[in-house]
Amino acid sequence: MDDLSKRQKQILQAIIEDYISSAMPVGSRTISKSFALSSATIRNEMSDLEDLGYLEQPHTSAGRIPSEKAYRFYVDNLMKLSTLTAPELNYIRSYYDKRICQTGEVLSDAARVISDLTEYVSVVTPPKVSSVLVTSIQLMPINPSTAMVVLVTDTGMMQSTPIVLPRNVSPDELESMSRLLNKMFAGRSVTEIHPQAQYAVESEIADQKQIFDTICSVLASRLENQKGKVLIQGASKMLAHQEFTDVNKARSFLQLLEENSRISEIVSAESDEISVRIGQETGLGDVSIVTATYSAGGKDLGKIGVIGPTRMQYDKVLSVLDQVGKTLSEIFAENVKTEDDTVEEE
Amino acid sequence: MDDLSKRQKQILQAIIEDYISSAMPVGSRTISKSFALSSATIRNEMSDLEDLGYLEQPHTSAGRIPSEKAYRFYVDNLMKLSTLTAPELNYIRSYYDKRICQTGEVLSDAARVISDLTEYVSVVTPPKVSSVLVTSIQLMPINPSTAMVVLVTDTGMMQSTPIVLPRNVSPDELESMSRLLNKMFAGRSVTEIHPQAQYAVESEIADQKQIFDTICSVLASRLENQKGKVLIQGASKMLAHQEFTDVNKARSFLQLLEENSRISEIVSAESDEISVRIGQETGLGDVSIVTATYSAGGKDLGKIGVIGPTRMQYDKVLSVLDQVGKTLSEIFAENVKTEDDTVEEE
DNA sequence: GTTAGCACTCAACGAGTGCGAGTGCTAACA
DNA sequence: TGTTAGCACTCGCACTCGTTGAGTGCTAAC
Repeated sequence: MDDLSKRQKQILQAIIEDYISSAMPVGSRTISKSFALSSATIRNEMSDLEDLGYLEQPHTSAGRIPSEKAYRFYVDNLMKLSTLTAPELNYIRSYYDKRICQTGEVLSDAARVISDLTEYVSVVTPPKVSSVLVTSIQLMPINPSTAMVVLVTDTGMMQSTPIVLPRNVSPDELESMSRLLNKMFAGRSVTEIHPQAQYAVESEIADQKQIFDTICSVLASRLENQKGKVLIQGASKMLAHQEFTDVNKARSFLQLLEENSRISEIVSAESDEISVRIGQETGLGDVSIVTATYSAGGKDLGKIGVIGPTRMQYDKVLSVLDQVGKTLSEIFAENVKTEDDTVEEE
Repeated sequence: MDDLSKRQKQILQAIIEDYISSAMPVGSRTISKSFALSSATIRNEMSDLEDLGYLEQPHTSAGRIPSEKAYRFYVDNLMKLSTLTAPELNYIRSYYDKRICQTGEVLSDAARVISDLTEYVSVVTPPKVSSVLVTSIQLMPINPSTAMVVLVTDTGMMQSTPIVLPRNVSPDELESMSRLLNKMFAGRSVTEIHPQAQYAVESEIADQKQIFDTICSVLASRLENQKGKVLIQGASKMLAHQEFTDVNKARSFLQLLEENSRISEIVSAESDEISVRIGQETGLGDVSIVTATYSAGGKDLGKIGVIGPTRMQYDKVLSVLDQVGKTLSEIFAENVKTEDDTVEEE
């Protein structure tokens, strides 16, 4: 079914690339100029490609536009990865060089960079909880009945949460509980912190059990909450593309973007290092989603991605995501190794 | 200039309210139905109102639409505050009852509530730094050369930042520095933390001065960063309104919303408890901005607001903001008094 | 297999038209 | 003096209809 002749492939590629840049149905004459063939010949080929499901005609006397199948074929077989220009690379590096320390800021910078370079909507998920290890847990007295729990992880990610304790607790007692918590969780996955955990606390000080439970359940729910978080940038860019001239389409797309947890789920769903989902494959209708992974110490941390029209500059997007992903990975790798964070004035 | 007759006021009010709900230029016949007057009489009055600058005509044979001056007059003199319905009040209370502990979540909930109830874009600024007092500053060792600084404030707001120390520092030393930091800053405004501070540290341990400087400058830059932050919800809602059917208008508006720091500035600019800025007054062109203040312990903390078309349901928006503002104030007041944060499962 | 030629299709554009909501003005009325 | 009825006028909007042009499919010839 998929044994296209070499010429068919070339023609298909030419059509797709023309359509991606022009957003107009492409006709046989346009293509014939790049080939030493007449428009009639191209027409015949196009007709065949249409029969095979690679092309579609909006109406009889318009040119052809690529189908989702065509994009799929293009991404898998035809496309060459574009290399980023020097200014683009510099742009990416420039924010890397800042060495901002907070996970949140690194990621929101990444989101901005991606959307700036690609002109599409960017999506960045924070490091996923399941792959993160506890470095330490600290309890800090705030007042007799309230403490702050600070959870530090090996990725430099932090959670700090105030917790109301079931009874007044002295700083010393907190201190000893801190130690206990660290003994229990340091070096382990944060997912091991869950509310119903029947830790071997009883043996130590039975009275503290309830406090432990409170702390764990609060931490767990905080981490749970964290899951649906996602950074989105460049929504306005979307409206610049042809396919969103219809206000209603634009609106429903924006609405979708506001459902952060759904986006997060969809983006995180893919486990491949780098993935392209086109049209129906996304479960979102007429958009494409390209995602890449950033990682540290061999563990995948989170996803960066782009949402755009199916008529997307896949080559460009892929290389931007690849580059930004690598950069992020470097940053996090450094964190993991040395916690070597510095802050520069802006 | 502004001595409108009672009847003129009534007519103006009727026109404004009709236009707010219909978005269509309103004609004399429509209005005459609500008054025991003929359309011709209304026309005469309308003509006068137009001369006075309260009404505008898109073109000769269309009805009239209110000018910005008219909205101003409406808000200042004609409008009655609408009372929220029971379900609306419950909706606001329901999220209050959750008693979520983190400042960030309380605020983003507020933003969501406002935009849900008003159908406009909501804006919430976090408690402004200048009015916040340091409760405590804690240094936590992470590894020999890195520490985590946790800043707790009286509003329950927290900042935690990793800091790379200029040299290795033992936990004990950190501990003593913690104490010193608290001695210096506890109970004072966070704005007193600034990088060039020549604190009376020399006397204590000259060697630690550099570390202090590092910590202060990092904290200061974090807080500085915080300034431009702002939570925005419901951008997609905007596209539902008539005035944004033009994609380009919609896009430039969305672009504006993405410039968080600018929005933050504009929203924070107003010092009044509650304020309505209409059209040109906003400096943003054809939109209106309504803001209210939330506060605790007599101090204004931050702003909540709504951005919408000048044709906005001012009465509804004002009462929603008023209510949400009060609710937020209660939540923060509680924080200030007792740090009484509880976390419930969702 | 390729190409020239030709009839055909159909969206897009623009001019022309009728409609209707709404106005301003005038003259008459209370 | 304020109100009203009547009427001519304006002008956006929706609709129709012919024209245009890009593009197709098909056929016959090379």
